[in-house]
Amino acid sequence: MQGTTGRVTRRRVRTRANLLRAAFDVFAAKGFGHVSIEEVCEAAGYSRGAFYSNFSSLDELFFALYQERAELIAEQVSGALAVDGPDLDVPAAVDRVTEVLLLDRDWLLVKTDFLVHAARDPEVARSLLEHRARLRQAIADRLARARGHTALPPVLGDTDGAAHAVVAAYDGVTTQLLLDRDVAHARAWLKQLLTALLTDGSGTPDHAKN
Amino acid sequence: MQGTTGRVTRRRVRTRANLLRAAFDVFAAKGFGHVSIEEVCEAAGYSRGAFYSNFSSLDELFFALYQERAELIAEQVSGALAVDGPDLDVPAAVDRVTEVLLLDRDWLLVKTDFLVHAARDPEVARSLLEHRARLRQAIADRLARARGHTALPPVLGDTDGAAHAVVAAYDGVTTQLLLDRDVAHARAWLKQLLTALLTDGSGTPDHAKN
DNA sequence: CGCTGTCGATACATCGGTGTATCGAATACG
DNA sequence: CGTATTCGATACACCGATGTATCGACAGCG
Repeated sequence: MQGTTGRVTRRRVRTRANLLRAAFDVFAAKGFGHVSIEEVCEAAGYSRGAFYSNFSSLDELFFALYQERAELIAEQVSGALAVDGPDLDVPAAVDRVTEVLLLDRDWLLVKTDFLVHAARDPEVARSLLEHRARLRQAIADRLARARGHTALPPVLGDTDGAAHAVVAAYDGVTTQLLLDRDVAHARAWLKQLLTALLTDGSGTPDHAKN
Repeated sequence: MQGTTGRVTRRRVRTRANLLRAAFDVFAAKGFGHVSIEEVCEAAGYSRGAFYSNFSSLDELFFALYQERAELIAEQVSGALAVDGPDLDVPAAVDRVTEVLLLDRDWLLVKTDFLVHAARDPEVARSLLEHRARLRQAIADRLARARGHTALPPVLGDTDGAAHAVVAAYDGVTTQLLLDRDVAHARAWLKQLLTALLTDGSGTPDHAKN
């Protein structure tokens, strides 16, 4: 570790980034808890010295990794929500968000690993809850902006309740996708589910499988 | 391992059961992947010799453990669904099932661990998918029996689609519960969500939190 | 009650991962 | 361009866990 504000290095950030990138692949493949520090280093092409110079434990790296990617996803979702003008085209927005959220199976794997991790560590859980709350808030805001134009079914309560439901649906579909690996089907199913939740009663149901 | 059908022991089944019970606690506390065989043995009060006499790996034990508990839950759910007569009182059934499903946080932890495990092993995934399909089928059957009495919203498709939605909602709420540890809130929220999905438009929304 | 075969405890060899200490090499700064 | 400092590779000592082999104890059966 450098002192208060020692030399501002350049290769250090490179190696750190390389370690994180490699760690993502390894975690996705084997799962956190079945990964050793050595494996990560080997995948990144570094020695353990490099690792300990940048992180102090696997947990720390895992946390940093999640933070980075989660921030990225959050931005993409916000982007997908901001496309429309003041009016909201619910089906279109659902389409865009769905594409972003169910893009990468590896990310879902890592994300779920992190969930399991957080479920046993209140500190980590708090951080994850905050991140989820931010995402949900973005959705709720977007829904609120569209209130009056598109009527929400009242069963869910206010826009905040609706946002909660959206997240729950996403989590639920994620679970199924992790098992059957059918991204296309998961997307279709999520769209349908979200449409069912957010509109009052028109949707084009498809046949469920498995 | 005994031969083809050697002596039918009695203490063997006891120790096996003890190992499984202890393993459940240890897995719930630390998470699969952070648990050693020794820890399980110590918690059960046995030596590693006993373990290797009954299982050949941690994976095998974990799988057996999940099977056992999952079967138990499935029976409970079936029971909760079978209470009513030929007619189905949706809100009442939702209440009963919700109580069963969100009973024990430890089980949710182990279950999610198992999901993560299955997501990386197609063989295990198949088994888990079958179990989920059985559960879903029980729900679909029950819904079908009640068709005509209680009208389902058409957005989800047939009863099978509705059953899919129920499972997704369950999974989604589980995720949130793992993080905020608020069982009461999770139950209320799941009931609300299921009611929203299964009835056409009457529900008593509550304020969402966090 | 005795005997035979199974169960499970103990002991052992081994391996892989961890964390630290040390040192050469790369790099920012004057 | 030199040099002070940081970065990261190598080497080392240290568990902790694994799997196996062996043996005593216990349970079922005659």
